[in-house]
Amino acid sequence: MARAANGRTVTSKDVARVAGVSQSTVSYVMSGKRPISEKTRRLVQDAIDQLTYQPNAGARALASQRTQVIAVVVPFDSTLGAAGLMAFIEEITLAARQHDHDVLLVTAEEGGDGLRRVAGGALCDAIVVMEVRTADPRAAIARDLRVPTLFIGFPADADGLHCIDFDFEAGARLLVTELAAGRRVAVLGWGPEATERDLNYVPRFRRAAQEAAAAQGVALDWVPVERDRVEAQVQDVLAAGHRSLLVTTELTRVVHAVRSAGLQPGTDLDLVALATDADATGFPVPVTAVSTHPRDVSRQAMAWLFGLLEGNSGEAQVRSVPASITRRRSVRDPLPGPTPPVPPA
Amino acid sequence: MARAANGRTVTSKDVARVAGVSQSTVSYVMSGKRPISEKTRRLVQDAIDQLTYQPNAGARALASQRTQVIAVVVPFDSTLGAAGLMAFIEEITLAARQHDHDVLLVTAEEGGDGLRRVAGGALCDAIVVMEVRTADPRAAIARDLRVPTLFIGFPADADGLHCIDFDFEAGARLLVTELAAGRRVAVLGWGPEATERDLNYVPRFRRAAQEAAAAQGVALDWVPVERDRVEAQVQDVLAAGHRSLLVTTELTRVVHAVRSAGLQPGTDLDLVALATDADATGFPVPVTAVSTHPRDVSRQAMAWLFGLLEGNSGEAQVRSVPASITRRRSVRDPLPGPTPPVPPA
DNA sequence: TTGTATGCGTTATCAC
DNA sequence: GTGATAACGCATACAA
Repeated sequence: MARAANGRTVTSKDVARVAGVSQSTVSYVMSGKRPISEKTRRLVQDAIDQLTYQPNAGARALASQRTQVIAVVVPFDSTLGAAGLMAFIEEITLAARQHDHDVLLVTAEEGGDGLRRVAGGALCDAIVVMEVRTADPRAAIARDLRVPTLFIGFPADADGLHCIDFDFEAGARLLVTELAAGRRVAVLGWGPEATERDLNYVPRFRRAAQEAAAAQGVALDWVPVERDRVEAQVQDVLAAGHRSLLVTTELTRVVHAVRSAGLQPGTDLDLVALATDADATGFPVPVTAVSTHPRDVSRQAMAWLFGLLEGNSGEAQVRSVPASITRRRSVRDPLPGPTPPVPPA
Repeated sequence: MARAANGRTVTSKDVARVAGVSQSTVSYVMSGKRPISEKTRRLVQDAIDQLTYQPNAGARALASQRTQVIAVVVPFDSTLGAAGLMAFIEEITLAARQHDHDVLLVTAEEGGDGLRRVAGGALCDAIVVMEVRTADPRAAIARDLRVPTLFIGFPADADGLHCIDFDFEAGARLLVTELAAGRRVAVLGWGPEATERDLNYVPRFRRAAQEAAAAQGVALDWVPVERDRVEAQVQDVLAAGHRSLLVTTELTRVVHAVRSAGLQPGTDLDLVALATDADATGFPVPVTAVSTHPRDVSRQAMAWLFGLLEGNSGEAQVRSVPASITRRRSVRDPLPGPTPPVPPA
């Protein structure tokens, strides 16, 4: 519709009048859903340009049952941190625009009702849910929504749902392997907040890390990091003689604490992390890390989602995004050879 | 509309049928735009509940010319950083929901076309533009959009626009005053990226800082921080004998660098910053800082915006959100007295 | 206090 | 290849 210079709204009817064709022809020119002679196509297109016509989204949605909108459920208080969240959101938005869709924000705070609201009100054509919990009430709700819903993360009962996530298990194996040259490993892992939140990737990572350590015959201590006690916790770990640290959260504070203790990663001890590249490289000594690749996860999620919207409905399923490790300078004796492939379970 | 158990869409007509009233009555019950007898109100409400009816957003928008959507233009690559951005977005989303609106994300990358797209297509009732530039082409475009547009930041030509921002001038004065006990001040200020981006608050802050320093008879050196050279730049500044540092960006790296040089803020030198509370308190020695209060700015922006939408159209104008300083432990001899009020220009 | 009827701006089915 | 025309689901002016 847009607005004409005179302030009135421009509709496809106006375009039709100017172009000297019927309104339906205008619609078909825009959608390309039926053959149009080159002559009328030009006529219509010129009228559109001249009037700067833009179709009315509401009317279009009403008539076509398509909103061209993807709703994204955002956990603003995510333990992921703002940077990770933004990476997800940006990538999702980009992908959406590439498919001529827009993104509607829904706060995770709204819970399952939020899903019902945007789906039931026909505000969107699909939903992306971030930071899924193990026992996530939204799983059941999503099952009988009128729109396809994609979960980033794996709920315990993923049956009939579309779920995708980073391969935390493989990430854990890579990190443990990188450290475990016969030394015992201390994991500065997600703490109470993450556990209380029932984040599904925490146990996934933890179990895989423990299994990998066991398989290599080294001990693994899991220290649940508390945001406000990092300094003390790191001191304890170091005092206990640990010199192989695996950090999954609060990397900045941990590195600070290590340096406060007069130790240097890569020189006095080994430190690896699960962190974004930006976080891992933000220190004087860049940290060897497995990135959770939020952008890759988002991209794949959106590719999948648009596949679903185009009818390649595909069975509900669960997908993983591969892990890889980037060696930097925070480990004293990196294992020989190039960055290893993902180790099998 | 939602969906009935049978999978069909539920409309207000269905509700009307079940309640034994006319469709318009259903509409009026929902909107409250005309008196309804308690009896039929109950009838209708029961039918709504029973059918879990939800109005169709597209139809509603089409009929009412109201989308109940606020578009937010997000600069994903903001120098503000992810945390700041998220704070803005969250607060905007919360405010929107409180007014029964939703938030549509638009990437700043789309530029002025993005504004035209969402306004012209009737995808939203209003637009919020973040991170406005001094010479911002979106200013001119916003002037003849069919929806009210609120700028967070001040373009050079704010005429006829609604603009709001943190009071960077007052912030600068507070920070300089806090440091300027006769010592010269080094400002580790926004660097090339911010300058190239033509961010309007950079010159605002800088000019005010310089004037405040001049007024107090102290010298002020402005060092444009380059993300990858922070360490060296800080060393230079310290080598030059500076012991009063004012940081506007990259606080984490600067503090790292200072500590690497063997100095401790609050003990060996004074350090104040323009930073969010979260950033300022993330160090062993919490930093005396002026917060840009992204949440306050957002809240006020949204309050203003909804005022506009409700017809309190108000003249176009420019508004500032007051600055205040929080004293922590990074300054050796804090000025006596409580946190001072905003100094006049 | 309630019902009837029209319009919002598209899409898509018929008919030509 | 093109033009009428009937939905789409709701809001609201007009009647009663």
